[in-house]
Amino acid sequence: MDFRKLDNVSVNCIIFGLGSDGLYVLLQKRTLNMFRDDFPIIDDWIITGERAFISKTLEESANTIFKSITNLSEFNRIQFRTYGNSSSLKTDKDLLWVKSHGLKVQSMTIAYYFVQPKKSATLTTDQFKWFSIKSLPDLGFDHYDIINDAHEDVKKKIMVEPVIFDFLPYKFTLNELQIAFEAVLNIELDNRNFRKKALKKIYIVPLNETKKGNAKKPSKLYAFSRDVYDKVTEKESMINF
Amino acid sequence: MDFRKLDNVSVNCIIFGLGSDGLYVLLQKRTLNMFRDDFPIIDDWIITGERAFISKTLEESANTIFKSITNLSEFNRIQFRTYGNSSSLKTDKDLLWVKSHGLKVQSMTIAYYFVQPKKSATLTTDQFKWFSIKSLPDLGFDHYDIINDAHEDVKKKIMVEPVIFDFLPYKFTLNELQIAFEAVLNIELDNRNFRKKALKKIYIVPLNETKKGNAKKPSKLYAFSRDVYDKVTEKESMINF
DNA sequence: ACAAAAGTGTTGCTAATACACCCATGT
DNA sequence: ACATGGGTGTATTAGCAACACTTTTGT
Repeated sequence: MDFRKLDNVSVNCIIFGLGSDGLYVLLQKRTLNMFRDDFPIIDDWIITGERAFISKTLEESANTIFKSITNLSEFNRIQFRTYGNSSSLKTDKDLLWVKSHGLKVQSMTIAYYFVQPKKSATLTTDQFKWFSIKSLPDLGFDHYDIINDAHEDVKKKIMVEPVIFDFLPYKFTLNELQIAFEAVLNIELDNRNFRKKALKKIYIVPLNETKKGNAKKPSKLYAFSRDVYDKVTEKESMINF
Repeated sequence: MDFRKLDNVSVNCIIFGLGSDGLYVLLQKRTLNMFRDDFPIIDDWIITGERAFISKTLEESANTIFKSITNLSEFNRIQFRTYGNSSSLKTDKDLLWVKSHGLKVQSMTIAYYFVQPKKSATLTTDQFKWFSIKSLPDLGFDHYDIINDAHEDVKKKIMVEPVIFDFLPYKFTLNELQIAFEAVLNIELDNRNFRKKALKKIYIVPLNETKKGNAKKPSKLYAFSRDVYDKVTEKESMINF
């Protein structure tokens, strides 16, 4: 196998995680110490990226990055955009970083996002940290914009594809599903109406199981059936233009 | 300006055009004569592509390709996917082509599509030709799949963004709008219900003008107002999961 | 006057919204 | 027994689907 990398193409992964209190992004610490160890010149956060491997597909490169960070081997991966050339290196900090890492200034990045419940990822180093999408830290490069683009993309996809279920564990309650929509779309929904709607979807199948242990009334669990979903071909008919 | 090109990155443009009789794609003839001029070894069609310029953004590269073919300088450009490495060179023909053009075998392509009324493009050479999406010719590389991906993408975008209007001239009739939906989505719509729905959209503004000359009853013209559209923020509220 | 496309209304049904209380459990 | 989140029903309104005929023009 060829482990060389392309020097002008990188793959970036935005890792979204849904917690019970909202939507999170997993970021990587970026530090550069030049003169003294305790006085970093650069000290901020970035989305995780890597140069693409010559002999891997882009998807494989993205999966590799994702897996090395989260220890997960299920990939809810969506490629949403490719950013080209120039325009992303605007600050001295970013230039310094790029040069100190032997990277080319001119480069291109294929951006993916991954979607899952926040708690299913296992972080092993404190180099990575979850941040609420509502209070992002100081970010390198144009990564703030990229995260924003990814968020906008997932909002649109949710309207049209069953991405929401990737944010949830295999078994989930209807309230968890509602909260997922509310967190990702940043809206509020009426609980009664939401349930009525959800219960009509035949691909949200009720399980003979409840979720206990919240010190409350136990709640019914449901699972998403992709098979059933795929068979429900209608969908198309409605034009919202 | 730096006119060098990246040898491992290309930009591909799928050019969609809407005719009165359906959706078309503009393709480029690919021929390679090896031994005799009248017996080409390769003789098929491809979507138009080019290696990306080092000093241009990807969007500029795409625009350049588009303009050189269609003579249009309005760009309804949508980047929909990036295809990476391997997997696209499966046939001897494609390998032969790549080698005879001094290209690298390992490469990556950023794919865009452009959307407009078919008749607004002016073709100057017979190297380019429109093909109905329903009867595509023999295509090189994996371009059949790429066209398909683009078509699927535009179908989804149409549901959620006002892309349909890019297929039409500035002034259009409601029946043209209906036919546009029918052609792109490959569905049939009820004329009365469609009009009722369209007339409710305040961003479809009636003009004090009619379209004559079909030897029929003249029809009222409308225009799409992007300003008004952008101000109508609701949209979000409806979840179709 | 006729051909050809433009344009128009009503009804039944389904889905969306708005809204407030009881239920089952753990402590 | 009480606190907590889970779960339910109804009335009103809005939008979708199905359906066939009249209007305006050019020739």
